[in-house]
Amino acid sequence: MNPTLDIIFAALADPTRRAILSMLLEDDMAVTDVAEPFATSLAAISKHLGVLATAGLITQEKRGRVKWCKLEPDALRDASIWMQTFGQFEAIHLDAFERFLQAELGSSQQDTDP
Amino acid sequence: MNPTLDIIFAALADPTRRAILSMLLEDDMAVTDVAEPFATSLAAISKHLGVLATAGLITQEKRGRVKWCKLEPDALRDASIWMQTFGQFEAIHLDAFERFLQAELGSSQQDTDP
DNA sequence: TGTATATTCAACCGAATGGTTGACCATCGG
DNA sequence: CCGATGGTCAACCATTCGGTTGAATATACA
Repeated sequence: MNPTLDIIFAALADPTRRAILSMLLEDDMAVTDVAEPFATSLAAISKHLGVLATAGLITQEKRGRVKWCKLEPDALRDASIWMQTFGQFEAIHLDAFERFLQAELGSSQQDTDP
Repeated sequence: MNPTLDIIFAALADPTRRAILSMLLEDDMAVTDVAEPFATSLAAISKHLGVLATAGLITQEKRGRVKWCKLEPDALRDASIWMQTFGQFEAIHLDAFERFLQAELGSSQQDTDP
């Protein structure tokens, strides 16, 4: 399924979660290792990872008793394209932009603004 | 680390606020006109506009009794740059989007009043 | 002047968020 | 088998969020 822009942006709004994404940029990591540099509890980091996974920004795969976390940058594509509308161009008609999203991102349902 | 990223992403996480930004892409608008297409109260929209202004995504200028809202796309630059570190998909999609725009602007003008 | 319009403020409400703690599975290495 | 390790779950707490309503303020206009 395709997470909505709501969920992606909300996931990115937390500095701990952005820090986690930065860490995962280096390499895949186990949950405990992700939590290690933070002052918060392991359970809190586990929740953060759940939020990131729900947003599609990471995937988690359990091997043995270790759950590996992997960055999934493709989930940022929707949000990034949405932002580019406002950063680079003057006046984009919304319906035209939505048609672009449909064409560019395929038939997956988007969080299209009314 | 960067407090404005928190605020910008949190501001973008709400669909009503993103819809407002889309509306402001067309033209500057008064608060009442921004609120008109929404089912929510004027006070709620006023709050949303406050959030967007705090995030730097819009500016508000009062002329007479009307407060005009203006899109400030520069505020998205930090967030956009941050997101660019997570993938190389930007250039591809921007390129596709620019080609799309050329096609769009070449055609007759659209009126996209929602 | 008086009244309508534009916008915010203040108080409140319910739901969500980020955090904690302790109990609870699951799995690894003796 | 055991105990240690990896990770989640459940309950709770404080704060924030998006929304409402009604009052308040400021400006325009007849």
